[in-house]
Amino acid sequence: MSTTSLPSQFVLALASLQRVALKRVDRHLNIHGISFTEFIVLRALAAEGDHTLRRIDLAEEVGLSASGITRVLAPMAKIGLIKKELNPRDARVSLVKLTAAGRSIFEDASRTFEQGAQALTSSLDSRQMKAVTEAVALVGR
Amino acid sequence: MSTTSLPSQFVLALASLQRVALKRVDRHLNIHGISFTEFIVLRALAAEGDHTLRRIDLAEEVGLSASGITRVLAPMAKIGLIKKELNPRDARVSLVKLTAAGRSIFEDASRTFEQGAQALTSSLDSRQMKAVTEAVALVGR
DNA sequence: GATTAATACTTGAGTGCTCAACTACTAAGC
DNA sequence: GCTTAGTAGTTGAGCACTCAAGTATTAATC
Repeated sequence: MSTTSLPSQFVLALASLQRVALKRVDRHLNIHGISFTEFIVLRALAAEGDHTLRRIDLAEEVGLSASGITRVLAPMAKIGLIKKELNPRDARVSLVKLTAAGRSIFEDASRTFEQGAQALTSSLDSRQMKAVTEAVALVGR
Repeated sequence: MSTTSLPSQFVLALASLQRVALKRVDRHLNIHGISFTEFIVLRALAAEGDHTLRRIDLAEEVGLSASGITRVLAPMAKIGLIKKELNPRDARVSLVKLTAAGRSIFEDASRTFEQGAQALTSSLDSRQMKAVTEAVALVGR
């Protein structure tokens, strides 16, 4: 009834999307044994030239807290998707490196993700997708 | 490095936005003692003519599971934002009704939400906001 | 009107995060 | 070179959900 403002509609729309659409993508990735968060972690590592990142930079990149990244990484290390490396210059930091196995899983998952994304956006044209992608870049400060 | 497709970029952008932006809105609402989810619940109830919904319809509306709505509603009932009512025609269903107190805090929270949404979208023009809102509506099936 | 199926919840166990408080280390000021 | 302050990471407690399995109740079939 109240004429909801454009910014409010914008935020509300985003929230509903999270609650409905992203769950579908997550479920698709599950067939590779990884969650959406884990996929994004693998993706961030794969994007680095040496497949390596400091834990805290990785956390920042994927939008998790320091403790969140610790908990996500633990099982991933256990099944060998990533491994921990030490920084000889600074004993505080530990580096996370994508393993060959991790890279391989990431590539398989990427194909699945691509299909999921395509299915999800099948009713959109490229103009709309571009507009959204650009808008999001502006909002993310 | 790989030329990520538009649909993939779209989904990734949305996901990162969710992880970063919605947390800010949530924190703003916390000053009223409610979470973003609770705000959406109040909003769904306020939008009904009689301020009443079946629990399962409410769940559907806000994108939660049946059990999720049970757990969200319990503390809200305890502090008197909503109350449980029985349906005399069907003893399986229980209705959720917004109380006067709930409505009042919803109205306060709405103003805060509006400000938060405005701050979040300050770097966007209305064309961009519309594009996102429309795109999301299409994606949400 | 008894049996089966479907609907509306609730509950236990588990997942995926958060924050606050900790440990361990490094840098800066003196 | 000590002290103080900052940074990197882990851990315990807790929150917000999920799914699977339960309980009630109603509807549908015969």
